[in-house]
Amino acid sequence: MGPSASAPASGVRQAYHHGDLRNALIDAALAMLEVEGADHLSLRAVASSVGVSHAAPAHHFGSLRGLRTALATVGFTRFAATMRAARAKAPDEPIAQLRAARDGYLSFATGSPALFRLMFTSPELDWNDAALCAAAGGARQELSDYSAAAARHLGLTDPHAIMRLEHLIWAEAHGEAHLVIDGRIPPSSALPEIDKASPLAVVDLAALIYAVPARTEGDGA
Amino acid sequence: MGPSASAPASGVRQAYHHGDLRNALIDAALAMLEVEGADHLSLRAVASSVGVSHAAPAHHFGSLRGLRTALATVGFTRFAATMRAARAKAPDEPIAQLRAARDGYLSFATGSPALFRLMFTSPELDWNDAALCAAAGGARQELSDYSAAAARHLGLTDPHAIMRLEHLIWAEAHGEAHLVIDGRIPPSSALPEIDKASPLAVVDLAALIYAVPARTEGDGA
DNA sequence: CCTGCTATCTTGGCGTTGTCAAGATAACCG
DNA sequence: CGGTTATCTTGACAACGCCAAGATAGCAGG
Repeated sequence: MGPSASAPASGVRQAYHHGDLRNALIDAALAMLEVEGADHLSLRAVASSVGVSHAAPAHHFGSLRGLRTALATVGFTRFAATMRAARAKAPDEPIAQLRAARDGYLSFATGSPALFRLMFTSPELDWNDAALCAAAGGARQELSDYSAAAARHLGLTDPHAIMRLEHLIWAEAHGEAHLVIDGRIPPSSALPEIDKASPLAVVDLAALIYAVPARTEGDGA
Repeated sequence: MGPSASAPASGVRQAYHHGDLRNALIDAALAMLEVEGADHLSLRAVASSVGVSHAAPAHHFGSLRGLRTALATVGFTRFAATMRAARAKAPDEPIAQLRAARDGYLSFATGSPALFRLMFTSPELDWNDAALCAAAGGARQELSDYSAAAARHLGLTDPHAIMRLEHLIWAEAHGEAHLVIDGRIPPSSALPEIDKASPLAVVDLAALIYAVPARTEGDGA
C-alpha cells in the first residue's frame, strides 16, 4: 500500500519519490544551520542527512541561495508567529502588547540565532522570491501593527511621525537582538528593572538621540 | 636596486618576497568583500587578485577564518576611528558628542556594510585572536566613553544604570545600522526632524519599553 | 665571498562543494 | 495499458580550503 500514501509511514524512506522531500530538507537544513553554523550549511550535507543523493536538493531549491531563501521564508513565518503568540498572552492594551511583542522578537532571535542572522542578511537571499517577500511582509506587518497601536495610544496622528516611531521601536529591538546573539551584551532578562532608579535619564535619552527638544520644565535639573 | 628595498617601488611585483603582502592581501580582500559579497570572499581569489599563488595567503592568515579575523580587526580599528573623527568635529558637550558618535556608527555601517556584518557575526571570527580582541575592545571603549559621559550628564551615578543606558544607546544605533544596510528602513538622514511635532510620544516611548514608570504630570495630554 | 638558516612564496595534490547534463524511476492521466 | 511529467540518481567539472614539499630570497657569521 506504500505507493498511494503521499508521506512515508514512519522514518523509512523508499527509493525515489520521498513524498515530502522539500520539507524534510528544510527541517534538516534548519537543524544543521543552528548546530554547524551558517557557513557549514551545504546542499550535499543536507541531502545526505536526509538520505537522498547529492543533487536532489537542487531540484527543489535550484541553488544554495534558493535553499537559504526557503529557510528564511519559514523563518519569517515563525518569527511573526512568535510575536503574535507573545502578544496573545499579554493584556490587550497597546503598551503591554508592544512590550510582549518585543519579548517575542528577542526570544526568537536568541532561540534561533543563525536563522535570525540569515533572515536579515539580505545579500544571501533572493528577494525576488514571492514566498520570501510574503513571509517577510507578514512579519513586517505584525511589527507595524503593534507599534502603530502604541503610537496612537501615545496620541500620535501624523503618519510620518508614526513611521519614525516604528523605526525607533524596531531598531531598538533589532539591535538588542543582534548584540545579544553575538554575545556582546547579556540578555535583557538579566537586567530587569534597574532603570526604575533613574527614569528621567532614560526618558530624556530618546529625546536627545532623536533631535527632540528636551523638556524645558527641569532643564538643568 | 631591487633587492634592498623592503617595498615594491610602484605597482610592480617582483618574484618572491612581495614586501608587504599581508597588507596587500587585506586591502584586496576588503575591496572584494564589499563588491563580491561576503560568501564570495576566498583565499584563492584574493591571492590571484594580488598576483601571488593560491596558497600564499594561508602563510599569513592560516585559514579563511584567519583572513576574516584580520579583516574584522582592521574593521574595528576603522570603526573606532570613524566614531572618534565624528566626535572631534562636534561641539565638546556630552549630548552633541553622543549624537555625533551615533552618526559615525551609522556612516561606517552604510559605508562598509559587508565589513560591518562580518565584524559582528561572531561565529565566523576567531575571538581568541589577540589583535581582534584589542581592536574590538577599543571600539567598545569608545562607545562606553561617550555613552557614560552622556549618562553622567543626565545625572546617573549607579554603575548598573549607566551600563543599562549604554546598552540602550548601543542597541538603538546597532539596530538602525543593520536595518539600514539591509535596506529595510531608509537612512535616518532622510527623516530629519519630524519628531519635533510630537516630542512627548518619543520621549515616553523609552520609558514604556524599558519598564520605567511614565511621568505622571501630564498623563493623558 | 661563501655557507647555513629562516621566513616567504610556489607547486602539486586531496577531499569537498555548487552546479550542470544525462539518465533512471515513479506517479499520474487519458 | 502507454505516454507524459515530476522526481530523484549518477557522473562530471571547476573552484574552493587545506596540507605537504620544494624553491627562492634575505640575513647572519665565518
